[in-house]
Amino acid sequence: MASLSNETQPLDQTELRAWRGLLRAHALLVKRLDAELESEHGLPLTSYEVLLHLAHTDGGKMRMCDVAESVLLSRSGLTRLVDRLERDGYVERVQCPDDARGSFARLTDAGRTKLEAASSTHLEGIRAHFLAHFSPDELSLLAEAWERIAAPGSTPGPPSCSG
Amino acid sequence: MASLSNETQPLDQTELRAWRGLLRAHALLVKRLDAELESEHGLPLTSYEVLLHLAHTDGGKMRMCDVAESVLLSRSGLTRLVDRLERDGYVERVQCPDDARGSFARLTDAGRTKLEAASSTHLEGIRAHFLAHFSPDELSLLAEAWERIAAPGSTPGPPSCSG
DNA sequence: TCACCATTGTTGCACACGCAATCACCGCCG
DNA sequence: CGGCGGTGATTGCGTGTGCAACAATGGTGA
Repeated sequence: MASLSNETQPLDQTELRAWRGLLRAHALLVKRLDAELESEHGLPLTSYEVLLHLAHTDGGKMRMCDVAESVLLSRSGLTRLVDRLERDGYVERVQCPDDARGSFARLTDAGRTKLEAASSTHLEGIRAHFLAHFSPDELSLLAEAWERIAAPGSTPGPPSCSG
Repeated sequence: MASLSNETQPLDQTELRAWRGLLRAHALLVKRLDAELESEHGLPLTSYEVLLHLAHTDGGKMRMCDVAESVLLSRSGLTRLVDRLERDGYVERVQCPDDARGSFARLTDAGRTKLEAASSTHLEGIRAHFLAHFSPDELSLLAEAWERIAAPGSTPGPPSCSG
Protein backbone atom coordinates (compact mmCIF):
# COMPACT_ATOMS: atom_id res chain seq x y z
CA MET A 1 0.00 0.00 0.00
CA ALA A 2 3.03 2.23 0.02
CA SER A 3 3.23 2.15 -3.73
CA LEU A 4 1.00 5.15 -4.24
CA SER A 5 2.50 7.39 -1.58
CA ASN A 6 4.83 8.80 -4.13
CA GLU A 7 3.78 12.41 -4.36
CA THR A 8 0.11 12.73 -3.53
CA GLN A 9 -1.55 10.71 -0.86
CA PRO A 10 -4.92 9.21 -1.70
CA LEU A 11 -8.18 10.76 -0.65
CA ASP A 12 -9.49 10.00 2.78
CA GLN A 13 -12.81 8.30 3.19
CA THR A 14 -14.89 11.45 3.40
CA GLU A 15 -13.17 13.10 0.46
CA LEU A 16 -13.70 10.00 -1.59
CA ARG A 17 -17.37 9.77 -0.71
CA ALA A 18 -17.87 13.45 -1.44
CA TRP A 19 -16.18 13.22 -4.82
CA ARG A 20 -17.41 9.87 -6.07
CA GLY A 21 -20.80 10.63 -4.63
CA LEU A 22 -20.96 13.71 -6.81
CA LEU A 23 -20.23 11.65 -9.90
CA ARG A 24 -22.71 9.00 -8.96
CA ALA A 25 -25.43 11.37 -7.88
CA HIS A 26 -25.10 13.41 -11.03
CA ALA A 27 -25.27 10.35 -13.24
CA LEU A 28 -28.23 9.03 -11.33
CA LEU A 29 -30.12 12.30 -11.30
CA VAL A 30 -29.59 13.04 -14.96
CA LYS A 31 -30.59 9.54 -15.90
CA ARG A 32 -33.74 9.66 -13.80
CA LEU A 33 -34.82 13.09 -14.94
CA ASP A 34 -34.07 12.34 -18.55
CA ALA A 35 -35.96 9.07 -18.41
CA GLU A 36 -38.97 10.77 -16.85
CA LEU A 37 -39.06 13.52 -19.43
CA GLU A 38 -38.49 11.13 -22.27
CA SER A 39 -41.16 8.66 -21.22
CA GLU A 40 -43.82 11.18 -20.25
CA HIS A 41 -43.23 13.80 -22.90
CA GLY A 42 -40.85 12.37 -25.46
CA LEU A 43 -38.48 15.21 -24.68
CA PRO A 44 -34.82 14.63 -23.83
CA LEU A 45 -33.41 16.57 -20.91
CA THR A 46 -31.08 18.66 -23.04
CA SER A 47 -33.93 19.68 -25.31
CA TYR A 48 -35.98 20.61 -22.29
CA GLU A 49 -33.19 22.81 -21.02
CA VAL A 50 -33.00 24.68 -24.28
CA LEU A 51 -36.72 25.36 -24.24
CA LEU A 52 -36.50 26.42 -20.61
CA HIS A 53 -33.76 28.94 -21.21
CA LEU A 54 -35.57 30.35 -24.20
CA ALA A 55 -38.76 30.70 -22.20
CA HIS A 56 -36.94 32.71 -19.57
CA THR A 57 -36.04 35.43 -22.04
CA ASP A 58 -38.01 38.30 -23.39
CA GLY A 59 -39.53 37.26 -26.69
CA GLY A 60 -38.48 33.67 -26.15
CA LYS A 61 -35.41 33.97 -28.28
CA MET A 62 -31.69 33.78 -27.69
CA ARG A 63 -28.58 33.88 -29.77
CA MET A 64 -27.34 30.42 -30.62
CA CYS A 65 -24.02 30.83 -28.87
CA ASP A 66 -25.71 32.04 -25.70
CA VAL A 67 -27.98 29.05 -25.68
CA ALA A 68 -24.99 26.82 -26.18
CA GLU A 69 -23.27 28.28 -23.17
CA SER A 70 -26.41 28.11 -21.07
CA VAL A 71 -26.94 24.44 -21.67
CA LEU A 72 -23.25 23.55 -21.53
CA LEU A 73 -22.98 22.42 -25.12
CA SER A 74 -20.55 23.19 -27.89
CA ARG A 75 -21.80 25.38 -30.69
CA SER A 76 -21.86 22.46 -33.07
CA GLY A 77 -23.73 20.38 -30.56
CA LEU A 78 -26.30 23.10 -30.20
CA THR A 79 -26.65 23.44 -33.94
CA ARG A 80 -27.73 19.81 -34.19
CA LEU A 81 -29.92 20.05 -31.13
CA VAL A 82 -31.73 23.08 -32.53
CA ASP A 83 -32.02 21.18 -35.80
CA ARG A 84 -33.96 18.52 -33.95
CA LEU A 85 -36.05 21.01 -32.02
CA GLU A 86 -36.85 22.88 -35.21
CA ARG A 87 -37.77 19.66 -36.96
CA ASP A 88 -40.15 18.90 -34.11
CA GLY A 89 -41.58 22.39 -34.32
CA TYR A 90 -40.58 23.53 -30.85
CA VAL A 91 -38.22 26.30 -31.92
CA GLU A 92 -37.50 28.20 -35.09
CA ARG A 93 -34.43 30.01 -36.28
CA VAL A 94 -34.83 33.68 -37.00
CA GLN A 95 -32.26 35.89 -38.60
CA CYS A 96 -30.61 38.36 -36.29
CA PRO A 97 -31.28 41.84 -37.70
CA ASP A 98 -28.23 43.44 -36.12
CA ASP A 99 -25.75 40.76 -37.09
CA ALA A 100 -26.17 38.88 -40.32
CA ARG A 101 -23.93 36.10 -39.03
CA GLY A 102 -26.09 35.38 -36.07
CA SER A 103 -29.29 33.48 -35.56
CA PHE A 104 -31.80 33.47 -32.82
CA ALA A 105 -33.43 30.30 -31.64
CA ARG A 106 -36.98 31.32 -30.88
CA LEU A 107 -39.51 29.34 -28.94
CA THR A 108 -42.64 28.54 -30.93
CA ASP A 109 -46.10 28.27 -29.45
CA ALA A 110 -45.82 24.52 -29.72
CA GLY A 111 -42.52 24.67 -27.93
CA ARG A 112 -43.95 26.77 -25.14
CA THR A 113 -46.86 24.40 -24.78
CA LYS A 114 -44.51 21.46 -24.70
CA LEU A 115 -42.34 23.12 -22.14
CA GLU A 116 -45.23 23.92 -19.87
CA ALA A 117 -46.43 20.36 -20.07
CA ALA A 118 -43.01 18.98 -19.30
CA SER A 119 -42.10 21.44 -16.60
CA SER A 120 -44.30 19.82 -13.98
CA THR A 121 -42.66 16.50 -14.58
CA HIS A 122 -39.22 18.00 -14.44
CA LEU A 123 -39.77 20.17 -11.39
CA GLU A 124 -41.34 17.35 -9.48
CA GLY A 125 -38.44 15.15 -10.46
CA ILE A 126 -35.89 17.67 -9.25
CA ARG A 127 -37.71 18.10 -5.98
CA ALA A 128 -38.20 14.41 -5.41
CA HIS A 129 -34.79 13.18 -6.48
CA PHE A 130 -32.59 16.08 -5.49
CA LEU A 131 -33.99 18.92 -3.42
CA ALA A 132 -35.83 16.62 -1.05
CA HIS A 133 -32.54 15.32 0.26
CA PHE A 134 -31.28 18.71 1.43
CA SER A 135 -32.37 21.18 4.07
CA PRO A 136 -32.72 24.84 3.08
CA ASP A 137 -29.43 25.61 4.79
CA GLU A 138 -27.70 22.86 2.92
CA LEU A 139 -29.09 24.13 -0.35
CA SER A 140 -27.73 27.59 0.31
CA LEU A 141 -24.39 26.09 1.10
CA LEU A 142 -24.45 24.07 -2.09
CA ALA A 143 -25.48 27.01 -4.21
CA GLU A 144 -22.54 29.02 -2.95
CA ALA A 145 -20.11 26.16 -3.21
CA TRP A 146 -20.90 25.56 -6.86
CA GLU A 147 -20.19 29.16 -7.59
CA ARG A 148 -16.84 28.89 -5.87
CA ILE A 149 -16.03 26.03 -8.21
CA ALA A 150 -17.21 27.80 -11.33
CA ALA A 151 -15.75 31.16 -10.39
CA PRO A 152 -11.98 30.55 -10.40
CA GLY A 153 -10.08 31.53 -13.49
CA SER A 154 -9.53 27.95 -14.63
CA THR A 155 -10.47 27.82 -18.28
CA PRO A 156 -13.58 29.91 -17.83
CA GLY A 157 -13.68 31.22 -21.35
CA PRO A 158 -14.66 34.79 -22.27
CA PRO A 159 -18.30 35.82 -21.80
CA SER A 160 -19.74 35.46 -25.28
CA CYS A 161 -21.37 37.25 -28.14
CA SER A 162 -24.24 38.86 -26.28
CA GLY A 163 -22.14 40.05 -23.40
CA MET B 1 -45.50 34.87 -15.50
CA ALA B 2 -48.60 33.11 -14.29
CA SER B 3 -48.46 30.67 -17.15
CA LEU B 4 -46.34 28.15 -15.32
CA SER B 5 -48.18 28.15 -12.02
CA ASN B 6 -50.34 25.37 -13.25
CA GLU B 7 -49.38 22.51 -11.00
CA THR B 8 -45.83 22.95 -9.82
CA GLN B 9 -44.35 26.30 -9.00
CA PRO B 10 -40.88 27.02 -10.27
CA LEU B 11 -37.78 26.67 -8.18
CA ASP B 12 -36.77 29.55 -5.98
CA GLN B 13 -33.45 31.23 -6.47
CA THR B 14 -31.52 29.06 -4.05
CA GLU B 15 -32.99 25.84 -5.35
CA LEU B 16 -32.17 26.85 -8.85
CA ARG B 17 -28.59 27.74 -8.00
CA ALA B 18 -28.15 24.50 -6.10
CA TRP B 19 -29.50 22.42 -8.94
CA ARG B 20 -28.04 24.16 -11.94
CA GLY B 21 -24.83 24.64 -10.05
CA LEU B 22 -24.57 20.91 -9.67
CA LEU B 23 -24.94 20.42 -13.40
CA ARG B 24 -22.47 23.14 -14.19
CA ALA B 25 -19.93 22.12 -11.58
CA HIS B 26 -20.05 18.52 -12.66
CA ALA B 27 -19.56 19.40 -16.29
CA LEU B 28 -16.74 21.75 -15.44
CA LEU B 29 -14.97 19.34 -13.11
CA VAL B 30 -15.19 16.37 -15.43
CA LYS B 31 -13.98 18.46 -18.33
CA ARG B 32 -11.05 19.84 -16.37
CA LEU B 33 -9.99 16.54 -14.88
CA ASP B 34 -10.38 14.72 -18.16
CA ALA B 35 -8.37 17.35 -20.00
CA GLU B 36 -5.60 17.16 -17.43
CA LEU B 37 -5.37 13.40 -17.55
CA GLU B 38 -5.57 13.36 -21.30
CA SER B 39 -2.92 15.99 -21.87
CA GLU B 40 -0.45 14.80 -19.23
CA HIS B 41 -0.90 11.07 -19.58
CA GLY B 42 -2.97 10.40 -22.66
CA LEU B 43 -5.52 8.69 -20.46
CA PRO B 44 -9.22 9.57 -20.56
CA LEU B 45 -10.97 9.94 -17.24
CA THR B 46 -13.17 6.89 -17.72
CA SER B 47 -10.15 4.76 -18.50
CA TYR B 48 -8.46 6.05 -15.40
CA GLU B 49 -11.46 5.13 -13.32
CA VAL B 50 -11.41 1.58 -14.59
CA LEU B 51 -7.75 1.20 -13.74
CA LEU B 52 -8.36 2.73 -10.33
CA HIS B 53 -11.14 0.34 -9.45
CA LEU B 54 -9.12 -2.61 -10.61
CA ALA B 55 -6.16 -1.49 -8.53
CA HIS B 56 -8.31 -1.40 -5.42
CA THR B 57 -9.10 -5.08 -5.66
CA ASP B 58 -7.13 -8.09 -4.62
CA GLY B 59 -5.25 -9.38 -7.62
CA GLY B 60 -6.19 -6.32 -9.63
CA LYS B 61 -9.06 -8.04 -11.38
CA MET B 62 -12.80 -7.62 -11.45
CA ARG B 63 -15.70 -9.11 -13.30
CA MET B 64 -16.67 -7.07 -16.31
CA CYS B 65 -20.16 -6.35 -15.05
CA ASP B 66 -18.85 -5.18 -11.70
CA VAL B 67 -16.46 -2.81 -13.37
CA ALA B 68 -19.29 -1.51 -15.50
CA GLU B 69 -21.34 -0.75 -12.44
CA SER B 70 -18.43 0.82 -10.63
CA VAL B 71 -17.67 3.26 -13.40
CA LEU B 72 -21.31 3.94 -14.24
CA LEU B 73 -21.17 2.45 -17.71
CA SER B 74 -23.36 0.03 -19.57
CA ARG B 75 -21.96 -3.42 -20.20
CA SER B 76 -21.53 -2.72 -23.86
CA GLY B 77 -19.83 0.54 -23.10
CA LEU B 78 -17.43 -1.24 -20.82
CA THR B 79 -16.75 -3.91 -23.40
CA ARG B 80 -15.48 -1.26 -25.80
CA LEU B 81 -13.59 0.58 -23.10
CA VAL B 82 -11.81 -2.57 -22.02
CA ASP B 83 -11.13 -3.24 -25.69
CA ARG B 84 -9.25 0.03 -25.81
CA LEU B 85 -7.46 -0.55 -22.52
CA GLU B 86 -6.46 -4.01 -23.64
CA ARG B 87 -5.21 -2.68 -26.94
CA ASP B 88 -3.08 -0.19 -25.02
CA GLY B 89 -1.79 -2.93 -22.77
CA TYR B 90 -3.19 -1.59 -19.52
CA VAL B 91 -5.55 -4.45 -18.80
CA GLU B 92 -6.05 -7.97 -20.03
CA ARG B 93 -9.06 -10.22 -20.11
CA VAL B 94 -8.78 -13.48 -18.24
CA GLN B 95 -11.29 -16.27 -18.30
CA CYS B 96 -13.30 -16.69 -15.15
CA PRO B 97 -12.69 -20.24 -13.88
CA ASP B 98 -15.96 -20.50 -11.97
CA ASP B 99 -18.20 -19.14 -14.70
CA ALA B 100 -17.41 -19.83 -18.33
CA ARG B 101 -19.58 -16.91 -19.38
CA GLY B 102 -17.65 -14.41 -17.39
CA SER B 103 -14.41 -12.56 -17.87
CA PHE B 104 -12.17 -10.68 -15.55
CA ALA B 105 -10.53 -7.47 -16.50
CA ARG B 106 -7.11 -7.63 -14.90
CA LEU B 107 -4.69 -4.80 -14.45
CA THR B 108 -1.35 -5.41 -16.14
CA ASP B 109 1.95 -4.14 -14.84
CA ALA B 110 1.88 -1.46 -17.49
CA GLY B 111 -1.59 -0.50 -16.37
CA ARG B 112 -0.55 -0.25 -12.76
CA THR B 113 2.42 1.87 -13.71
CA LYS B 114 0.23 4.10 -15.81
CA LEU B 115 -2.27 4.44 -13.01
CA GLU B 116 0.37 5.39 -10.50
CA ALA B 117 1.74 7.99 -12.83
CA ALA B 118 -1.67 9.44 -13.51
CA SER B 119 -2.93 9.32 -9.96
CA SER B 120 -0.92 12.33 -8.83
CA THR B 121 -2.35 14.41 -11.61
CA HIS B 122 -5.84 13.26 -10.88
CA LEU B 123 -5.66 13.64 -7.11
CA GLU B 124 -4.16 17.07 -7.36
CA GLY B 125 -6.87 18.00 -9.81
CA ILE B 126 -9.62 16.80 -7.51
CA ARG B 127 -8.14 18.68 -4.59
CA ALA B 128 -7.57 21.86 -6.54
CA HIS B 129 -10.80 21.97 -8.47
CA PHE B 130 -13.20 20.35 -6.04
CA LEU B 131 -12.09 19.62 -2.50
CA ALA B 132 -10.40 22.97 -2.05
CA HIS B 133 -13.74 24.70 -2.24
CA PHE B 134 -15.25 22.88 0.72
CA SER B 135 -14.52 22.77 4.40
CA PRO B 136 -14.21 19.37 6.11
CA ASP B 137 -17.70 19.80 7.57
CA GLU B 138 -19.12 20.59 4.18
CA LEU B 139 -17.45 17.54 2.71
CA SER B 140 -19.01 15.32 5.34
CA LEU B 141 -22.35 16.86 4.61
CA LEU B 142 -21.90 16.27 0.92
CA ALA B 143 -20.78 12.70 1.37
CA GLU B 144 -23.90 11.90 3.35
CA ALA B 145 -26.19 13.81 1.04
CA TRP B 146 -25.04 11.88 -2.02
CA GLU B 147 -25.82 8.67 -0.26
CA ARG B 148 -29.30 9.89 0.53
CA ILE B 149 -29.77 10.48 -3.17
CA ALA B 150 -28.37 7.15 -4.23
CA ALA B 151 -30.05 5.18 -1.49
CA PRO B 152 -33.78 5.46 -2.30
CA GLY B 153 -35.33 2.58 -4.16
CA SER B 154 -35.67 4.51 -7.43
CA THR B 155 -34.40 2.25 -10.17
CA PRO B 156 -31.46 1.01 -8.15
CA GLY B 157 -31.09 -2.25 -10.01
CA PRO B 158 -30.19 -5.55 -8.33
CA PRO B 159 -26.64 -5.87 -6.97
CA SER B 160 -24.88 -7.79 -9.71
CA CYS B 161 -23.02 -10.94 -10.56
CA SER B 162 -20.43 -10.82 -7.82
CA GLY B 163 -22.90 -10.01 -5.11
C1' DT C 1 -31.58 -35.76 -17.17
C1' DC C 2 -33.79 -32.23 -19.58
C1' DA C 3 -36.33 -28.03 -20.23
C1' DC C 4 -36.61 -23.47 -19.10
C1' DC C 5 -35.33 -18.90 -17.72
C1' DA C 6 -31.75 -15.69 -16.03
C1' DT C 7 -27.27 -13.80 -16.62
C1' DT C 8 -22.67 -12.54 -18.94
C1' DG C 9 -20.31 -10.55 -22.43
C1' DT C 10 -20.20 -9.15 -27.24
C1' DT C 11 -21.90 -7.07 -31.47
C1' DG C 12 -24.94 -4.22 -34.85
C1' DC C 13 -26.87 -0.11 -35.04
C1' DA C 14 -28.08 4.53 -34.09
C1' DC C 15 -27.32 8.69 -31.76
C1' DA C 16 -25.36 12.74 -29.41
C1' DC C 17 -21.42 15.16 -29.00
C1' DG C 18 -16.73 17.68 -29.73
C1' DC C 19 -12.99 19.25 -32.68
C1' DA C 20 -11.34 21.31 -36.66
C1' DA C 21 -12.23 23.34 -40.97
C1' DT C 22 -15.13 26.40 -43.44
C1' DC C 23 -17.98 30.27 -44.88
C1' DA C 24 -20.13 34.56 -44.05
C1' DC C 25 -19.94 38.50 -41.68
C1' DC C 26 -18.50 42.19 -38.18
C1' DG C 27 -15.46 45.80 -36.70
C1' DC C 28 -11.27 48.17 -36.87
C1' DC C 29 -7.22 50.31 -38.49
C1' DG C 30 -4.62 52.22 -42.04
C1' DC D 1 -12.46 52.56 -49.06
C1' DG D 2 -9.98 48.08 -48.63
C1' DG D 3 -7.75 44.66 -46.14
C1' DC D 4 -7.54 41.80 -41.95
C1' DG D 5 -8.16 39.58 -37.69
C1' DG D 6 -12.04 38.05 -34.78
C1' DT D 7 -16.63 35.98 -34.32
C1' DG D 8 -21.16 33.20 -35.28
C1' DA D 9 -22.98 29.28 -37.19
C1' DT D 10 -22.64 25.17 -39.87
C1' DT D 11 -20.60 20.81 -41.67
C1' DG D 12 -17.36 16.57 -42.05
C1' DC D 13 -15.44 13.38 -39.42
C1' DG D 14 -14.28 10.58 -35.54
C1' DT D 15 -15.52 8.89 -31.01
C1' DG D 16 -17.85 7.25 -27.01
C1' DT D 17 -22.08 5.57 -25.49
C1' DG D 18 -26.71 2.97 -24.87
C1' DC D 19 -30.23 -0.22 -26.49
C1' DA D 20 -31.56 -4.41 -28.40
C1' DA D 21 -30.34 -8.78 -30.19
C1' DC D 22 -27.46 -12.63 -29.81
C1' DA D 23 -24.71 -16.80 -28.34
C1' DA D 24 -22.95 -19.20 -24.54
C1' DT D 25 -23.39 -20.61 -20.06
C1' DG D 26 -25.35 -21.12 -15.31
C1' DG D 27 -28.92 -22.52 -12.26
C1' DT D 28 -33.33 -24.49 -11.02
C1' DG D 29 -37.38 -27.36 -11.04
C1' DA D 30 -39.91 -31.25 -12.98
